[in-house]
Amino acid sequence: MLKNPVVMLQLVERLGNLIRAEMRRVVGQEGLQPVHLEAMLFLNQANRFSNTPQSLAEFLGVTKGTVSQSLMLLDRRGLIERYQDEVDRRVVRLRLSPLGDQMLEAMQPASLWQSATRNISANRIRNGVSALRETLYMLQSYNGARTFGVCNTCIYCQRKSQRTHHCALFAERLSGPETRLVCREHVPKAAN
Amino acid sequence: MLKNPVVMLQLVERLGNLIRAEMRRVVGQEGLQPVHLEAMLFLNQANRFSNTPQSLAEFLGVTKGTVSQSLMLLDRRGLIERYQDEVDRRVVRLRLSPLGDQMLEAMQPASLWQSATRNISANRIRNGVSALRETLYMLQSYNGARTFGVCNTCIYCQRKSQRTHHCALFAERLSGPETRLVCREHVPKAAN
DNA sequence: TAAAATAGTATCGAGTCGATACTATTTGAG
DNA sequence: CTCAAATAGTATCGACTCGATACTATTTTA
Repeated sequence: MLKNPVVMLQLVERLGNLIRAEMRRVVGQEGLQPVHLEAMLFLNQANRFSNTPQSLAEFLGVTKGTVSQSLMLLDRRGLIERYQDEVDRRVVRLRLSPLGDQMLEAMQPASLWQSATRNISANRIRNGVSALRETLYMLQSYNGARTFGVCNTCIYCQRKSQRTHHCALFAERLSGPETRLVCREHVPKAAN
Repeated sequence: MLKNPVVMLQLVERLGNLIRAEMRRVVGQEGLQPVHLEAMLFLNQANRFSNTPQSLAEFLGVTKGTVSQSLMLLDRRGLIERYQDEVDRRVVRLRLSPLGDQMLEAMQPASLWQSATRNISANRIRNGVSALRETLYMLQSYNGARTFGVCNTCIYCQRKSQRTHHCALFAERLSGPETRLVCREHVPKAAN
């Protein structure tokens, strides 16, 4: 009688494949691959501790060699910018270029999703979201993968005042906008 | 305040990518790619109207040329069998070979998923499943894609007696086991 | 201070994927 | 009834992913 989790797996898999196929269609017109859009979405969301090739590789679940090539392509197309870290001169920092920003903006397929979920009760969606989120965290912690969440769900995040936060891991102050970016070192608070 | 559908999109996307990465790890040990496992899973579930290259291409969301090459690889490895259709001699029929069956059996990653969802309430999962299923059907019908569902959710399926069913589209009798396979011509009944 | 660890790049080979061109059948319009 | 159009599939090309391996350049640590 534990069939539902498996059904959920199949649904997520199928939906994921459809999204990927749709993505391929959309980005293909720009001569890109799905993974390039994934990378740009990540760079758009990554905080200043997480905008490196290594971090991206972990997020995508590929090796650093593979990510290096994809970054080369994105660089060639002028969609990202790379610059060296001032402190640790081994690490390269990444950010979207203005052109990359612009292209990402044009590619957001969220409206299709909106219409696909229009007739589903808000409550059901809310439940779906919690189930998926919990599963995601479980699955990630299970096989030692990073969770890449935002600050307000992280155990290291401390609120100092109305507008300032503090990261206990990096021992640095965080601005409000920064707390809404995803972080490589994110550790989720226990669910309740 | 319609943020939840987009959050759901992001979660499905992320989960899908993780599943894909995990899949790559597992099938990579056999020298295969994720798409090969997807294909084998499909062939394992496809009914006799749907076990063709064209049908598989539609399921995977790739062109027939692409699928043709993946099938060649699966054939080379002895994981599938191809045979010509008796009636229409243009079409090729596909099935898993005994070796393919065996490999598929060994690769099912459902147990990981089971443990990842162990602590989530059955009710929440049930709601998640319905939300995902509805979204899937919507999304598919929206962009004209096939739904690839099973008979008992299809408008063409008529129950004749306790054990026999009838497909109004193909005008053929269906055995009980057959009604649990996925079909290329599936049209979902309206949800309620 | 020298060895180990870490971040990244370069290169190779197998495979995906779309595009295009092709063959072989079946369908259909006149 | 025939010939053109449609359909199912294969072949080939080029750009790209992806893992593996080997490499360089820094930083850490013993």
